[in-house]
Amino acid sequence: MNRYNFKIIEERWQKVWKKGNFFSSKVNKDQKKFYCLEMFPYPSGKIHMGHVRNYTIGDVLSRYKSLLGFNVLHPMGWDSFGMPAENAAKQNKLDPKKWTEDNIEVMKSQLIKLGLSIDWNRELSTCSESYYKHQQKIFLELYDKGLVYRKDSYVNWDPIDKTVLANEQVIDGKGWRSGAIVERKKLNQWFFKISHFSEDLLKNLDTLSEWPEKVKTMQRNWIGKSFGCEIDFQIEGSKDIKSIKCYTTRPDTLYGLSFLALSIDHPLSKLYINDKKFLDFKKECSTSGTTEESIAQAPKIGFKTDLFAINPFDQNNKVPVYFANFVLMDYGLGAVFGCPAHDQRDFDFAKKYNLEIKTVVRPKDENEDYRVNTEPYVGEGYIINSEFLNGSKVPDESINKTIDILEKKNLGKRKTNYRLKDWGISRQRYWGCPIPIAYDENDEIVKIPEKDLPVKLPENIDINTNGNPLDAVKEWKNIIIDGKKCKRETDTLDTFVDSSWYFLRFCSSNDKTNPFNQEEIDYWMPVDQYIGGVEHAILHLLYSRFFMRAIGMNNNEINFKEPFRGLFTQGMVCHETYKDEENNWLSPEEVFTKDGKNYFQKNEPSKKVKVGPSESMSKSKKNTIDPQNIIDEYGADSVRFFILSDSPPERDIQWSEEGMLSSYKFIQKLWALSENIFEISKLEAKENSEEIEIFTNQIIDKINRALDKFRYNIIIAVFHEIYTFFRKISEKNKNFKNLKKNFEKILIIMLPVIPHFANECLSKFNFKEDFQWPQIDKKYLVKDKNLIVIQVNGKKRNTILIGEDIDEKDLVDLIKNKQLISKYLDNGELKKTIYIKNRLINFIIK
RNA sequence: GGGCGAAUGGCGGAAUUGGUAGACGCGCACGACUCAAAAUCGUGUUUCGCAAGAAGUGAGAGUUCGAUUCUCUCUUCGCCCA
Repeated sequence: MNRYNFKIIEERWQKVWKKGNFFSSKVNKDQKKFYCLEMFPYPSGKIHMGHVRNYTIGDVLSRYKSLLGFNVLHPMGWDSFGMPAENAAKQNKLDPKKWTEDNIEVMKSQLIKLGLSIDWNRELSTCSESYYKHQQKIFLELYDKGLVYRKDSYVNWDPIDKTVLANEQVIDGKGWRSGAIVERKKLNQWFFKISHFSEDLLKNLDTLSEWPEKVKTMQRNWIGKSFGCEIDFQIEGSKDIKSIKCYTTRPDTLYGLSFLALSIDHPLSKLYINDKKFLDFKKECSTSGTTEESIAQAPKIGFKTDLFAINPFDQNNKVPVYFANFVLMDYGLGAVFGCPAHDQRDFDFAKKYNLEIKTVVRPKDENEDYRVNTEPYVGEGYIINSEFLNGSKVPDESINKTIDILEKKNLGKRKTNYRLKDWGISRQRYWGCPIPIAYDENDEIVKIPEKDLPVKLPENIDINTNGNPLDAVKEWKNIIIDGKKCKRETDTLDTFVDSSWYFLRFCSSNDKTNPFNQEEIDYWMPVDQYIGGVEHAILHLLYSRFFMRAIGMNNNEINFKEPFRGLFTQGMVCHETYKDEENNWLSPEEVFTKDGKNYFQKNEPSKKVKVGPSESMSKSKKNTIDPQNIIDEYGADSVRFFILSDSPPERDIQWSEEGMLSSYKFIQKLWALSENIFEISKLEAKENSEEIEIFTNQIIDKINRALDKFRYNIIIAVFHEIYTFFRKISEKNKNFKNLKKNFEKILIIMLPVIPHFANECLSKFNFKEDFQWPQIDKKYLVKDKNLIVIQVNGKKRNTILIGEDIDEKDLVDLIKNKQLISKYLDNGELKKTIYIKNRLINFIIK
């Protein structure tokens, strides 16, 4: 018998699929559609195990849905703008375009080798002109709708990458790629008005029933809706300023007021523009980043003005006004009141500047003379020391009561606030989509006229410049629009823009004139199942949801706003980490073990290796496994099989060499079994085997349920059961009339997971171009015998196999007659029996 | 500090949603084949115990005839936010 030669067979089927255009998809209104999309990759060089896992999960689903009769759209593309290309190009003096395109070619061939059922006719690359020209049109459309604007704004400045970072690209005050400590810098930036949709983005999360709760919670927190109010504080000490408005979520602590804190960008700062001490203070503030996190972590500092604010509830209570580094201009109104007793930041600030700390909330089990001492009290309780507010229950009652009073006295008004800020999209980078805007000699915004679109990214330029390389390309930058001298915008778009609408483009990626074709998106959208890493749970998904709303605004033709009906977030691929004696990371290829416990270095076998915990694969820890090597060694089907086994897809998976090898061996065994059954099935058959019929139907039922719930690891376990069963059946070398038919069904249900293998086997049995998912004959799902568990006081003591339905009385008699639990019945008094029909009986004995 | 989630053999993990805990795989042990090894196949493998039996799903309580599953408290870990 031949061994299963995956090299020949996998290549053969990949050719068949390509030649026959097997996975191309067309609109067919008579057929139900299924749009399966995995997050497209960044073309960094070659695929990694995370891709293998992500795309295998999607491929199993696509192939399954296709066998079920759905018209499946399963496209793939490249998220190909971005900094790595620019950095690599700088390092190696290459053209980013060439670097990117070469990577795409490599990675595409790797994905094809994985045997993915992708419609490559729809392939797109965001860095190609044919993609970004549509993006520029969309940008101008959104500009016309008032959803794009320009403003001076602080940005997180990465001094190493010389670029602006989004808040979420700043981690622990450092740039997410470079690790440099982020500075603050003021630049004129373009923004998308995502805040326009805050409420809708929040409210609609409730309709996404096929999204993980976890992701929805994260988005809710990110949008951060809060209820509070604006309060007017009268100001003393200035001729120009009469009052300052503050936003607060805790107006009920107003009697604990001890200072007012303003953002350094508060309009009032103009009064101090000539004050050197204030300017020094401002400079000091700019050394920390702009994220809420970095501001929260920075030591709290303030600049005391000569102004005083009057407590609206108590005219005699006058408190100092500070500028403080922990107040953000773009949250609320850029001004807050400080109540040190009940807020950590205010507390820290008050301690530092020796300000009064007045307790106005007591915990439930403390009495009226409770005093905040070494730390603020922020929990629930009752209001004290606050005149007419005393006794109100904190927080709900006290807050609502305070706002009612403030509104009645015209001192403030109820206001809802969102944490979600507008999306800064300008990047001082070359390798991105050019913003289709220019500025005339008065620095007025000029849209690039439609006839001059697209604005092409200039090629073959020097990118080794300081700052943005585009700024240095004078012949590109200087243009004439309608006879007027203009300068182009040299910033490019955040790459999150590219990925915010690619799922629409896939529906008609070859349409040359429009970003998307109405008929096609009406049919295909929304994406039925989106699959990717949980790291995109907030930004990418929120931005995509924003884009659907932005494109759909004032457009009656777009009749949906949620791009992704179902979302699945898969776990990461992990591997043990290794270090040598000097604590240098070692890759799995550099170490070996004989007993599975002690590891040594391959090049110096005397040197011991320290084994660390399993962590997600990363180049920095050198614990990566190159999928290419694994595919070459074991074949795509084995890799697909292994990556689905062991762990449920949403959890992290441990890569193990032994597991990989055993998957490979299993496929070899399965091949031998299939060959054997093929031979047996040629023998004369006289009888049907009911056993085969029952097993096959029950196993398909099991697979169906596992597939529908993404329990792909269960499917692999079931495959092992299938092997064991059919091997036992075929051991006798006896054919049954229904053997071949049932084994064919088994091979069909294996098609999604191990497509090359299953197709090869099926082609021997009975090849057709389109198989259909096998139907279940329900009569085989009903068990003709029931194993009834016999419990005594809730503990299993015996079991009994009963042929037909049995009622309680007969069952009890039978158990007594057979003396199955006589030991227990004889030694106690039977109080009660509980019978769950055909499943379980419980005797309560005292 | 807040939110969400998780905890089951030596390991990864099952358990039809309150009804036989440990499916399936890895590892390990023993056996068959072999001059031998690898490969392959077979048997076993939660713990304690020779056994009968007992205990057992992070810890502790509770609800229930019955809890891995529901409720509460705690511990540890992970992710997200601050």
